[in-house]
Amino acid sequence: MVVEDRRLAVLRAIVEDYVSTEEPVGSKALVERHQLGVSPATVRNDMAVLEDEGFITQPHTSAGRVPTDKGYRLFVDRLTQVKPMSAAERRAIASFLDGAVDVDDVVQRSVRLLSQLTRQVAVVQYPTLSNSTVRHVELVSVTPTRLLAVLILSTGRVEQRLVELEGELADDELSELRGSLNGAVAGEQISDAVTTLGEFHATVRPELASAARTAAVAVREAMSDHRSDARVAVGGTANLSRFGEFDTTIRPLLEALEEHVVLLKLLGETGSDGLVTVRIGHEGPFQNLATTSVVAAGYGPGEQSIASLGIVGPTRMDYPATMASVRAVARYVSRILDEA
Amino acid sequence: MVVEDRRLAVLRAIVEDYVSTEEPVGSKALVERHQLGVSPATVRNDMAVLEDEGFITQPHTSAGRVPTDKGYRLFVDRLTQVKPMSAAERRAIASFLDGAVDVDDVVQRSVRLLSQLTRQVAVVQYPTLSNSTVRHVELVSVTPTRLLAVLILSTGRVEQRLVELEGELADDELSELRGSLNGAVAGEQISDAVTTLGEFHATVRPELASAARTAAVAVREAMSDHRSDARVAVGGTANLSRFGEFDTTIRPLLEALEEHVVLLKLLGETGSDGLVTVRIGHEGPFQNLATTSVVAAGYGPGEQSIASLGIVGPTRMDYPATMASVRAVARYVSRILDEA
DNA sequence: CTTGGCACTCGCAGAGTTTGAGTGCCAGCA
DNA sequence: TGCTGGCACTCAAACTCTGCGAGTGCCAAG
Repeated sequence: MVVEDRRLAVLRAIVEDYVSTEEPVGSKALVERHQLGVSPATVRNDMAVLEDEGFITQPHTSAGRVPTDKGYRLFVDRLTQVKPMSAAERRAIASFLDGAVDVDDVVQRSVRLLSQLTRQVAVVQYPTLSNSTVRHVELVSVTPTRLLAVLILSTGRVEQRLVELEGELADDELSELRGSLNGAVAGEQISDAVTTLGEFHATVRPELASAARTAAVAVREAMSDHRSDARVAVGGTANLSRFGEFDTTIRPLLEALEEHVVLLKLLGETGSDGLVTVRIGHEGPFQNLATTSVVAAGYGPGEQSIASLGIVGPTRMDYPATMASVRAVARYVSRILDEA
Repeated sequence: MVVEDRRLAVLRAIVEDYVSTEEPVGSKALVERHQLGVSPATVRNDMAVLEDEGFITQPHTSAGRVPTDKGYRLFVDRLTQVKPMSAAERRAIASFLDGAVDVDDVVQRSVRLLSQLTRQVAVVQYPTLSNSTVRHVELVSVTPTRLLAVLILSTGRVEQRLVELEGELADDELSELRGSLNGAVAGEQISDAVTTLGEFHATVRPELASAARTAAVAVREAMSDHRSDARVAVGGTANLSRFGEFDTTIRPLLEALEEHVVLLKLLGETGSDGLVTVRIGHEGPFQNLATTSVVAAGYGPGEQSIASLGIVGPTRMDYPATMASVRAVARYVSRILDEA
């Protein structure tokens, strides 16, 4: 048992040293830098076992050991606890985010903050509409046969959509339509509103049915489109400098960062609010990004998590610190959304 | 005179070869690959002169010559004409951009298109509001003391702003306010509307003056804010791989690409619609970006240029092709805006 | 003004060498 | 059973040395 404990201590030491020095760590250096209370030879034996079990590996003979993805996983799961942020750090986060004027601004500030705190590439998903409610739908006539449908949500987000009508619509008809439309969906959850809109055209005067149908379709599209391909903000790409090879690592990552769909998949499903998810190297959905880890957390008003934020970095990263930062920012952003 | 001409031909050949091979070019290789009709020795003499005049330089003795910024400048100004795009390329551009559903979509597609055409980092500024007109202003009650002001412009762009009122506002007062506000500014140029709004509160019933004032301020902010810190879209950062050193070149550029203010400065003043501006290396406003060039063009509906788009790349780039692509995209985007 | 010839320079690539960190294994000891 | 010191071995990285060749500048002749 004691032996087993020491072996884990060795693993932890290897991870910590490797993360800070970026170089394979050998038995001798390990004993010098940590109080393990045993000789290098013993550590070597432990290392051999750890290597057999697949937690560490040698880049080449006559080199030190490097943690494998499996090793990092064990480290993250069992050998670390997220360290609480210092009061100063909390204040920094607060002052950074408190000046935000609207949801978009919160997102943009968060990206910047996260990338500075972690010195990694930060990714923040804009809050999805799923759980918000419809505050108002505005129809504005652009040309006689064209409408602009503007959807205003409880989160303060505004979505717009151009509508091509089959026939012309008089001004009073337009306001009638606007009135019925708002009557039908205002205050509803997005998910319910989508259903309601499906039958909306049947609830208006026959003369308006055609226009109602097209308008409803446009609004529905605005709702569901933006639910699926929700936008994301990216920041701190300059931090990639401390990554490895350009072609093997940075390039695929840069490409991924521009494909928002890919990026969302990368952020992936995050658990409930406040829980930090770590995906290490090959655990992620993309082969090209095998040397990349993702640390993410959900956020949203109340207890629910309506979107994700996090960072993308090399598998060789300071997980405890990063997880702490991501969690702190996610919580703070959630709190801001609560107040709004 | 003839001598002078040949010397320029030599410079052109050097630039072309260097751009395609990425290696310093020597006299012998030059005569082999171009029909200069003279011997290497003569070319060497010409090169010596060109070097004296500062158009080319040697990385080290016993190496070929490389164009200087000054050399590229001469090349761009006098030795090249923008080659017209092939029919196929035109079609590609058209089909790529034609599916766009709104202004934002046009911008995003343009970024993607430009980065693919030029294999460089593309930057497209969102159209500024300056020359658009107000189509509609919507006021939506959020809480009794809070309004959401939604500004809809002729370009199809929508801007929003939260308004904190000093007192409560009844529903009928709200619609009255909405009516007067639209009466005052609908159809006006943004620049005029800003002025009009300054005195708007004096034109309504005294009971509404306070609310009118705050609402007007918010709408004005939405107008002028977004004129100055107009947004930009960036794409194709993965193309940076073919750049030089990470720390000396790529890093500062990545940093610049995230600072939209900096980026706008980089795009800089662009001449009238259809004219391509080239800024080479040190000619730009930033010391850190001495090895990067910017190729940009203004675009906008009609003849006016209301925003810029372009690419950022290494000074060593294929200027003729790049300029052609940038110009073509700028023109096509302008045409789309014309139609809208 | 052009050209061929010639001596010179110097970065680069490849081969050989050295260094030292790190390993695995073993025999002895608690 | 587990720890330790010792020892032989491995091998990447750093360094030195060397020859090659692309490229230059200069010069004298056409």
